[in-house]
Amino acid sequence: MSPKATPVLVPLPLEGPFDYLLPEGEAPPRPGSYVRVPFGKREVVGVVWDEAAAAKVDARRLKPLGEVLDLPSMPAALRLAMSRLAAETVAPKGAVLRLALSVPQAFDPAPARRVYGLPEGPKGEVAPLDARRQGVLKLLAGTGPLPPAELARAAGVSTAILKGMAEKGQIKVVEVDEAEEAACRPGRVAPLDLTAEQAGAARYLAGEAEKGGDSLLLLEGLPGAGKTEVYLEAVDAALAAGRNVLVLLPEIALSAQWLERFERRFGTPPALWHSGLTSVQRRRTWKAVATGKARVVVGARSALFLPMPDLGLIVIDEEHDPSFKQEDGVIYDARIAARLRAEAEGVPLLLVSATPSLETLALLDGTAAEGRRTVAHLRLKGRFGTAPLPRIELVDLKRERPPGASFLSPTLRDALRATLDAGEQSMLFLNRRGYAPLTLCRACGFRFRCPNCSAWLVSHRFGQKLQCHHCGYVRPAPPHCPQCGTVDSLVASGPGVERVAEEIASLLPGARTAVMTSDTVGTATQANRLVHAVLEGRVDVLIGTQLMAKGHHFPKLTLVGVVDGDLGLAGGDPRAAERTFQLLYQLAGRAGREAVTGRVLLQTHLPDHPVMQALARGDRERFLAAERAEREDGGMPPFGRLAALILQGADAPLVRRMGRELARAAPRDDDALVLGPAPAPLSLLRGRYRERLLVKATLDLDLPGYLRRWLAAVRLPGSVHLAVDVDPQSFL
DNA sequence: AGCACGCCGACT
DNA sequence: GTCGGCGTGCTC
Repeated sequence: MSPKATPVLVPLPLEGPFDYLLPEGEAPPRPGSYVRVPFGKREVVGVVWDEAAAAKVDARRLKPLGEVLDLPSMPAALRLAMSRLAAETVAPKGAVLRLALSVPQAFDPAPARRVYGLPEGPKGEVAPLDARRQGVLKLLAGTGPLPPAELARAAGVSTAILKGMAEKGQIKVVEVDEAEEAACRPGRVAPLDLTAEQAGAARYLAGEAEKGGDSLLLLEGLPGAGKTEVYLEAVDAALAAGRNVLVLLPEIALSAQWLERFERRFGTPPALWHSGLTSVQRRRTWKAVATGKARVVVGARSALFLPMPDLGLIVIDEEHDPSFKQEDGVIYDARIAARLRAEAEGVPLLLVSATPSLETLALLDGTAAEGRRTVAHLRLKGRFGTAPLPRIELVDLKRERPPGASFLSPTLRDALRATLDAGEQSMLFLNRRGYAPLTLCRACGFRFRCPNCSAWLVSHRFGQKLQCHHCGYVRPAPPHCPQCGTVDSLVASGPGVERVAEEIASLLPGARTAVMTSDTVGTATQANRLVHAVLEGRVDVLIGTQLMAKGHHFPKLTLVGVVDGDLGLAGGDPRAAERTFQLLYQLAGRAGREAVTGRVLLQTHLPDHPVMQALARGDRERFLAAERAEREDGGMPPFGRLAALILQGADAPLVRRMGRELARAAPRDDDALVLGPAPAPLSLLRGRYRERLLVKATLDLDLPGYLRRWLAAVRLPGSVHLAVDVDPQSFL
């Protein structure tokens, strides 16, 4: 490399940085600088990287470095964390960088925005104003600066008048600083009223946040134990130490309720980062973060790649939530990415959950040796009010059959009726959207399947529509069987939330019901509307999917019914039991707040299953011990590591052949067992055939290194796509 | 990821 | 005879 070459990592799936020529006499930009560079036929924004490009290119062929953007450079710790994440996920570094640069608008000049505000300083000598102009000033005094069109409309004057006033200095033109609009500077507004137990935990966490250092902290406590209030004190301590804070929540848990709590504590809302932001909001927030104007960012997993300077603390709330695993593109786990970032920054990582994952518990108890960091496990035992965690009663569906085509057992029906009569609220949980998961012909046995996926079509809108939940294929339900032509022979098989809602309508005709699934609450606004309806008592029975289990607290809810507690236990997923336990445990926590003790009825065909027994006893410790023993026996995570290689392509025989070839190319290693290839559980998805290989490794093996060695030796045709999933969470 | 180059089918 | 399909390869 010539001394004038500058390495630049570009946000494309490429392994390392590319060299660019520094213009004569110019100082080399610092690593982390955002730069425009020519790349092939186009121009991209990349980041000046720390290490040199691997492949030496003839200096005469180097293209010139473009504009160095006027932005604070990307923090070194973020660059380091991204490099390590790329290594860990077997992804090209440039693909990881793309996660951090998915804000293209941030690099274009922002459109100038002007607003009108009141002039500063004494204003006595201004010529007397007429009523309309005085109205403008009065309005501005109340609202603060406004854009011209808005001000004109509100004050009932033309923009020409405003322009005239501005020229005379009666009002002032202010250039809007984009980043300032998304700034977040929390103050200590309302110290919270904490119990002694909470205050103790808060003091400890605040101490860690103040001290800094890459400690690993787990805050465990039942729903309602006040975990959020406790960790907000750690956030406050980091802020007081002059550092910034990142809080990660599952997207859906970014609820109005959480934000209200934050605002009550700090007097201002946090900066938000999630997929629902408009492009303008994204750009503003990114700039506010990059320039250090957003001191606290709360967001979904992608917030981990924000260039927040002076990070002092990372919090992951609902740590156990499966949505922290990104399943497409760069397949990464936000918990691992957060650990890498916290380590690179040298700051504490605080994990928060009512049901911490076995992986996290293993990190803390040393099963998975993680080196020298400080670890601490804090447990909050008490609930905020006086209500204990509700009793979970199992309803054995083999002995207590729901009548007719119903899905609710007599016990659950009675409980629902009694709850309604008492003027209290019930919640029915069923992790199945739509009306019925399968539609079949009674005459010939025909079943509707998706043409693009190996999956049944789910009937929706009370049987009117048939829909694939994997690819979005939709068709109307025909009046007769498409195979044998029999009319009125199609029957819905199995329950979905819509069907349960129908059953409630006939069981409790007077009850006000609402269905909460991604179909009915697609946006945060819709979700908030429904949550408020429930909070205000305008809903008697809430029926929904796991959306309901997250982030919402319904104090007047006294009955939770789990329609099918066995869902999710089926299939070969090693984490199925743990996930079922977590979900049902969290749901149980939704019932009975304030002084009312709640009741949870869990319908199951497997009342003797260890998960069900543990739930009925409320004995999480025992469940964990049994689950841990089972995983250890099988060498499963966290006692071993897994990786999935998934081949996809439109040409089924080719995909199968490549699967076999890939398996043959696997390096031999005593610490790695390669299983497969076998058709993936969803062997056809969106029109692509899928074959899967699974690597089961011991903790001694450098699994990413093994995978890299393996893949370096194989070449796949472009029509077959390979996805590498290290530590897979989903086994579809 | 784009965007080109490069060889085989249905069209003005 | 061309226009255009997407398979393979490259980007400092």
